[in-house]
Amino acid sequence: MNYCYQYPHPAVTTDCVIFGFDGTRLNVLLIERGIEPYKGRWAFPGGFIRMEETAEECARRELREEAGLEAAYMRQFHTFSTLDRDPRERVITIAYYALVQLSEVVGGDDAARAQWFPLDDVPRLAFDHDAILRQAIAELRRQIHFEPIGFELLPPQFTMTQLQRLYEAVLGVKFDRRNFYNKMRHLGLLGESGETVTMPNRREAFLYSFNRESYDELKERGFRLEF
Amino acid sequence: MNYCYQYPHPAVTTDCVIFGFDGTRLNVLLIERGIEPYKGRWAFPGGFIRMEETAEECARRELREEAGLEAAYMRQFHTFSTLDRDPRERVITIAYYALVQLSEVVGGDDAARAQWFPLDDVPRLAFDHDAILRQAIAELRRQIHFEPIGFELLPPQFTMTQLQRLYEAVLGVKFDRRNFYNKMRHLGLLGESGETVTMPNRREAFLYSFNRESYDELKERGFRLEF
DNA sequence: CTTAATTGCGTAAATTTTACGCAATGTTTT
DNA sequence: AAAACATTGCGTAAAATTTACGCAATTAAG
Repeated sequence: MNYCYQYPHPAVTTDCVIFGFDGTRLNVLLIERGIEPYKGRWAFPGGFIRMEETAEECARRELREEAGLEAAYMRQFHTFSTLDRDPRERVITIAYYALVQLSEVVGGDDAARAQWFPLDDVPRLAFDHDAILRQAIAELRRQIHFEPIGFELLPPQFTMTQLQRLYEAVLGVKFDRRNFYNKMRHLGLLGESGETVTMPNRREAFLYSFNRESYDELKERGFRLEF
Repeated sequence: MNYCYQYPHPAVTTDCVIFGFDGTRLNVLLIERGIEPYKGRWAFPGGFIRMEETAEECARRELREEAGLEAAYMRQFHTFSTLDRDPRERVITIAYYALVQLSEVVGGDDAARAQWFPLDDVPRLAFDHDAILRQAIAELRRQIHFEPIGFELLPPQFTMTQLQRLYEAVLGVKFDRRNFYNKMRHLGLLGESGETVTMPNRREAFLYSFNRESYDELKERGFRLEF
């Protein structure tokens, strides 16, 4: 017990809700806890913050250590401070969500079990992680109106249908294919590679990519993504 | 130094950006610091979290103690964790913004100086509070698209022009008076009191009030406020 | 008494959203 | 092999919404 203070200090952790898209549904990556408390239950990767790192650095480190992932997009969305969150001591957690391509390899250094779960099939989680998940989804849905975060969940090249399925999965709605198509092309965020891909046993489909330059221009002029 | 831990713990504080509306401009409430560090500089009310209170409870307590205010609307928007935020020790702050009516009496228990500053006339602040302020404004602007938080900044009864000035101040844009009027009435969030008020040396104007029931109904059906 | 502000409506034009139509291509079924 | 079905790439007309103003009434100021 070498670290002493004049006043009580809570412990501070970060937790990271990792979203991935499997082509139809939104998934979250969970880690099976190997130690008490909540041993055997599923939880988000996360852990105690170190004195020489910021919260975001901590979240990225835990993501790497526990899930073996490097996330391109990461966003802090809420800090949870309920008194009895953790039975061991007062723990305040700064929560992030990350968007990754589901195809990426998953697996932690310490061989902890990591697994993707579709959003509508998530088991009961450890701590207050159920509440954290609900809020993460709400924030993701909110954020998608201001930034084209959907693109972070897709591979560099994707078809229009994939993109539509993604937005439908995140927002929980259905779009008319042709209207979605028109709207997306008008927005000017898409680059056409000119290439096509043969869909699984179906016909040819154009491949698009997210055009970050156009996006930055749009952002300068001020805009809002509507879906 | 009676509080000892096996691992180092950062200190945790809350800070509260308090917005008020003076009829033309958006203002923030600042407290002049009476002690080092940054003695004499202006800062947001805030302080260390206690072990028996949540972050929001802490923020409300500090608001009461340092500014003498009870805020109806309060929202956590970001947690700041840069390493050198505070010269004394590692301090992580959970930041909130509050919306209050500027008319409310201002003054802390400990006779600390509290003062309203228009957003475009804010002095250099203590700690990293400049950055916190910028982010608070950004969040307020974002949030106003999803919730009618503007009403929290006005008295229970207000004229259409007051409401328009408020939205213009928050979003930094100009609206056509007649279009704003039409849009607001169509939204159905307003209750008409039937009363009128004589504007300062001008003519009569209707008084409206925010109708929370209509708002809750709207929210159920899913909606978005557009301005 | 004229000018300038400010308030309460209303309305036509411009723009955006929504609802479908249709041909082409390839898979699956009969 | 033919028919039925699914999927993709366009378009386009109707519906709804947003935007740009018009206009009269009232009051203060010059």
